[in-house]
Amino acid sequence: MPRPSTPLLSPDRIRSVALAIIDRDGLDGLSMRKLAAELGVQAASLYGHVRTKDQLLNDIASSILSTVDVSGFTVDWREGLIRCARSYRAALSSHPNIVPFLAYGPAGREESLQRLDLLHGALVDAGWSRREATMIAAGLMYIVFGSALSSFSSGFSSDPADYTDRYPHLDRAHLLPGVARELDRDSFELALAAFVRGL
Amino acid sequence: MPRPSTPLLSPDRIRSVALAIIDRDGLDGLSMRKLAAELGVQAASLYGHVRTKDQLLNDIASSILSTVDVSGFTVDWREGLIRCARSYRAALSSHPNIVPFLAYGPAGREESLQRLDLLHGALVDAGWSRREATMIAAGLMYIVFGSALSSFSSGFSSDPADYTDRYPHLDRAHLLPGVARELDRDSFELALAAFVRGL
DNA sequence: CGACTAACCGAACAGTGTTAGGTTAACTCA
DNA sequence: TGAGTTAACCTAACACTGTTCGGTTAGTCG
Repeated sequence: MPRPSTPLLSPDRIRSVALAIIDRDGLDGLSMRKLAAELGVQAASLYGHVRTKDQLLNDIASSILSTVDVSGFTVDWREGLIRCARSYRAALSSHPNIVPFLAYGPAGREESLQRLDLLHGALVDAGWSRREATMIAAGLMYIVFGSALSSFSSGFSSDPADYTDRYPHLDRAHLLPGVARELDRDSFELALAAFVRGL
Repeated sequence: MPRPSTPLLSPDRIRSVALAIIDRDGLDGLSMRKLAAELGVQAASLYGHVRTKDQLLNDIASSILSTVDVSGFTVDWREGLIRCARSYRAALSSHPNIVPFLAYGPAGREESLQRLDLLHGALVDAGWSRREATMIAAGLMYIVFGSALSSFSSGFSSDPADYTDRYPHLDRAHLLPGVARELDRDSFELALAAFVRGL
């Protein structure tokens, strides 16, 4: 089937189906052949629209990061930090399966740097030194990414029975999926609040 | 060369050479064939000593995590938290290339849980509720893993020239490898101090 | 000495990302 | 309208990956 009347593929369509596969089957569940099949096409055809799989993932990651909103610095910097972190976390947790890739790759991602730059500028305006501002922004990212990764990997499947035997202090309530998500969010909020308050 | 007089392989030797490869060539640089070659052996032979590659990585991860020291809670809980976090970070940053695997896999790792259990117990003894203790421990892990991941990925290779153009606020000093490590450590210490102080 | 196990090897399987070369539809321009 | 070019797909293959099967032999135990 050579050159169909209306093109089957476009970078946008590829990205969106790829992200759907990642959301459904996890990061390892995405292969070029599977992606092609789901697009009704052979694997090789993808390479006319996408330079490489890594690049594809990077593009997807960037498009996710670009939904982060850092425009909350009008009030004061503490509130701004908290809003920015929440927005980051929201973006990441909407597609948790891609977070390991995000964390794996270079942190020097275009979209990330743009937002860090804004954040940094706002902190400097608030009176922090450049170096302090960098470290504060880094600390914020620690909490955001640490939280995103932990929630991703909280797919516990231990047996709650011997769990209590071996770890008597730990509350086993967080093994329940529903509770886990809520606890994750509360832990994030607590860490964020403590961090900002402690500055 | 079937069944040599003295065995060439042992789980320990496999683990140690595998970790050396990871440290040298990164996580993706480890393949069973390469590992086998470096052990003077064929790939298939590994499977007499190791159930699967994933299991091998898990074992390595566990042995790294088991070097974490959480015995610093004798003084007060704040100091205990800080020491525990430092020890965790030290363990992770001694083998930064394996951190993505650690973060990827289930957080419910045996060695991790054992230490979290101790930490949790100490926090409860100090007067926190069980739920609060869980969240505090989680927050601490956010900072530890976030920091470990960021340092891993600080292998920036951007061009410092257009860097300043595009991100005017950001200090580009951290692009220098030596400074990056120091800044990473300082950011970690700042985040940790702020978090603990803010509790 | 014979049986058995433990340790390694060669070859293969199914899967991966990626490339080269071919085929044909759609577009461009005289 | 017709020729030439480009763009979009295909088939086939390459070099990998983790893993398994069946074989071969050295060491060990009865």
